[in-house]
Amino acid sequence: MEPSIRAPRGIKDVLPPDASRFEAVLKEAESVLSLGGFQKVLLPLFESTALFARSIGGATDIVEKEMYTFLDKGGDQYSLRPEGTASLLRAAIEHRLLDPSRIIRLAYSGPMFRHERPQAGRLRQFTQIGAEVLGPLTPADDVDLISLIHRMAIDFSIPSWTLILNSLGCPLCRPAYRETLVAYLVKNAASLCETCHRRTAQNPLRVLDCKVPSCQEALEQAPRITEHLCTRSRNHFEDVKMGLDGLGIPYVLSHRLVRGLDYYTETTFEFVSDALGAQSTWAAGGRYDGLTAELGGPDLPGIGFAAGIERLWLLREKAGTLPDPEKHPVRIMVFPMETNGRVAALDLVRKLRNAGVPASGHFSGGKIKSAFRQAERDGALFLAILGEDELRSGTVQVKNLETGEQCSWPLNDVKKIADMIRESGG
RNA sequence: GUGAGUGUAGCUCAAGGGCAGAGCACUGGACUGUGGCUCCAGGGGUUGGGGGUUCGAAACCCCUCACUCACCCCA
Repeated sequence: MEPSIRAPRGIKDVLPPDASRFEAVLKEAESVLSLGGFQKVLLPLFESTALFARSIGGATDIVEKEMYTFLDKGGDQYSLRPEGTASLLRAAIEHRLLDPSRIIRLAYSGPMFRHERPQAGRLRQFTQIGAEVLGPLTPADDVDLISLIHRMAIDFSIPSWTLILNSLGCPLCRPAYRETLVAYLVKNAASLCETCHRRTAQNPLRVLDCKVPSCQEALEQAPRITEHLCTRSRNHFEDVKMGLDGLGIPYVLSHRLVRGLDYYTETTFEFVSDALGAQSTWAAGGRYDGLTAELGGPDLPGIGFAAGIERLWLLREKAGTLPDPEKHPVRIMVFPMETNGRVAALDLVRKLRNAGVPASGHFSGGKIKSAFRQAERDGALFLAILGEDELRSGTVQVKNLETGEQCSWPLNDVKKIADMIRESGG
């Protein structure tokens, strides 16, 4: 009864009719990016482990414990991609797409892999769509990217969403803030949890993200980064906020939004929804000035985001805005009543397909009744019957299963049947 | 990695120590070549797996596995 081999934990099969609906959800999200002038890049599913360690950050959870890492036969170490930005930047640098004199907009989509305990909205293989803007950026480019995600929220009727906004400063002002913060954390170490102690040394900004109540309390008085930004970063942040205000895009500020990837600078943002369970983020991203240089390319500003397609699915499901399942995946099923009609049935199926009509055959014989039931269950709109009489007269009975209408057609003019089927809607 | 909850037919779920059941689905018949409705019949299960307690375990105890949710983390 139980199959001996099951799908790995956290890996989901998507079956009909949901599979084509899932692809539609992905496609609709991608088309928003097309509207934004983004061009798609196809990227590999695995990369050198070092790429992720260097871009995402060695002290992050993703790199420390969530990557699927393996050695290939040549002894090189690779990892299944846990996110897309690193790959896309690697490709842009490798193929010399980056140009200090112009902005490029690139998009990607596909499966990502992280070894985490699965729960609602969290899988080990999940699908992301992402976009990156690279070049001589202004704060307006930050706003423009955010407004594209805002469009998704509107277009897909995402229920009760919130845009959370913060600034992480730049390589000039962040180190100074970091020191101030560490000083505060060390002074208040007694009231912080163990993880926070570790992070104080390794990744102090992440301490701000701690959800332990006693830590939150201790962090009330902690220095806030937005009050320690340099003039340039402060102006940048003000410009972004003004832009969002100007477009009427609502947001809330959170000095605790630090993100789990090291490469973010300046603007960071998260689109969340409380309709999603504990995993509330459905799209997130930020500015990452300096990452292209870190990866060996020209030192250019960049900003990007990623959205989780499975989470978009859950939200659209709740909102009732999922694409409808395909009503008639097969338009017509051909049923030979006797064994000696099988070849004629095969030939009819083939000719219908040649004429562009999705067709299948029910060749196993049996009662005509079961053929009707089978056709209905497979989602066919028509059933074609080839019995003794039809074979003798070179015709076929074609019945519309929704209207009950039935006609006899000559077998040597399949094109007419195909036209009729195409015109019959459904 | 940690914690809690749940595992009974293909699906949704009953039976809380005493014959493993219902609805839906499936197959066949009533209806010789015309489906959906109705009625009748049938096939389906080592009750996730292993051990223990008991005259007797789906049920109680222990272990284990899986799933779900949450912590954590993030899309």
